[in-house]
Amino acid sequence: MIKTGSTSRGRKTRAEVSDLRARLLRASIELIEEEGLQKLSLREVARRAGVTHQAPYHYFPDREALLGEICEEGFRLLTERMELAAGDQHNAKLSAAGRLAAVGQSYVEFACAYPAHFRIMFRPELVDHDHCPGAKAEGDRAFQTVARIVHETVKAGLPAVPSEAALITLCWSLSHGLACLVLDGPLAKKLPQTAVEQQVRDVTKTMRALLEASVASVQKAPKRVLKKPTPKRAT
Amino acid sequence: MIKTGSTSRGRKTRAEVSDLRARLLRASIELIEEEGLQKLSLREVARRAGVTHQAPYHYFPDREALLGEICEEGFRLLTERMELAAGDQHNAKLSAAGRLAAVGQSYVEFACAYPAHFRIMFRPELVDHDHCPGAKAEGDRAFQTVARIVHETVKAGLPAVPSEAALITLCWSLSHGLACLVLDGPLAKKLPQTAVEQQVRDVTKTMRALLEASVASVQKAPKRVLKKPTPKRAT
DNA sequence: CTTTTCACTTGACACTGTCAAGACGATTGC
DNA sequence: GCAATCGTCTTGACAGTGTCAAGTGAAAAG
Repeated sequence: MIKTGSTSRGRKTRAEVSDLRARLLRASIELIEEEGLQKLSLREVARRAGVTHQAPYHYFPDREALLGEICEEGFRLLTERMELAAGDQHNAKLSAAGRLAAVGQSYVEFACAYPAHFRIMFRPELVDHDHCPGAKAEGDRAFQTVARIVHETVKAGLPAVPSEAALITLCWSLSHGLACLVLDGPLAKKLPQTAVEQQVRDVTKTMRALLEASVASVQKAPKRVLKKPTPKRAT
Repeated sequence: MIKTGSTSRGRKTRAEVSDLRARLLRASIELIEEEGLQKLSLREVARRAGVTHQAPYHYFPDREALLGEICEEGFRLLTERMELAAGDQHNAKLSAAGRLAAVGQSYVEFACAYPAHFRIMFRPELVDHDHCPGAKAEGDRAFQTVARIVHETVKAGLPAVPSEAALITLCWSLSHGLACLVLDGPLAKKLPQTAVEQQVRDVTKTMRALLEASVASVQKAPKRVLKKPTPKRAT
């Protein structure tokens, strides 16, 4: 494909100067944020970048590859943000449940901060992970980050869950669902921005309360495992 | 638009005989399920229904209206299913938390049973609720159903939540996120169907355990409300 | 200075949603 | 009974889309 480094000498190639590749990506994101996914088309992106309709094909084999790159970047940013929340000094003082809730909230905040990325990331009809190995790799890394954070949190004081795999899925689902509803669901439409943020905080707080109550109840009656003790991990 | 009733006498109109409208809807759903959202086009739908590309416009003003109808039907089916789960005799014997978990599971089961409907329902770029009053009405009804079920459940024995509105959003988010991940997310790809179902049951069970632990902890230490007592409902 | 390579451009094709107009049997008013 | 109307589609066209194939002109390499 296309070399992205500089030439043998320190000079920049023409492509690096015009920086069309990055401009195309930026134009795509802006287009989605301004006009919505429906209006996203390679030709409009090219138009916005000030080139002809075929220019994007020099950098991306097809439309899916371009979106795949955004998807990949999105997962990278998401992972970053979750790790930041998990390791945050401010959150370090919290209980295990509090830290988990903070990570969940960071997930939703990511969706709000990068709506175009988020809208593409979980849409297999736009970006099939089988066709975009980069996106798949970053997606897996994000998943493993969630898994690791949950695992550490469980070790640090959440012994009540019947299966850690289920708790991972539960945390991801809750965060993901809340992000979806906040971004494109009924919550986005009617409420003003501040009310939505308050709602997210309330949900986070509720979840945290539930987890903490679970911890407390186990401390009173230890060994209360619900059913079977995690038969198999779902990687 | 088009009258859908029968004629003044009991006879059927031509349209009712050919039943093209229903065939178009069915063809759309089949197309999504077989080929994915990307391949969905009015022309292909018309082709599948055995008519020319313009025939759908006799029944639907545009593509969005057709999808909006599917969306509306989806919300109706979802509401039905949740109410069934909430009122199920088998679930009636459960605790409040158990009933709530059963409703959540019914949400995910709906998504698996009607994947084409579900994929359309939460995609504003396909169906903008402002353009489809029917879809909006059924969507609101579904939301209110969730709210009512949560409310009843809280009254029946979940006093620990800091805000009922937050619990409603939490329940919806968890179910919705899980449905998304199961249908189109990382969970769908690698695991076989039975493992996915087991995972859903595990998550449901975990949530139920968390809620029940919360109930228990409150029963030991009543009046333990986290922060402020529900400032405003988000309708 | 010539040749190659890069970074695009031009042109075409099949496909899409949608507008305008037409066709044609069934129903209806008289 | 028969012309007029109506309902239910069809035909044709247009602008927009993603993508293939080929061309172009300036920079880089020799």
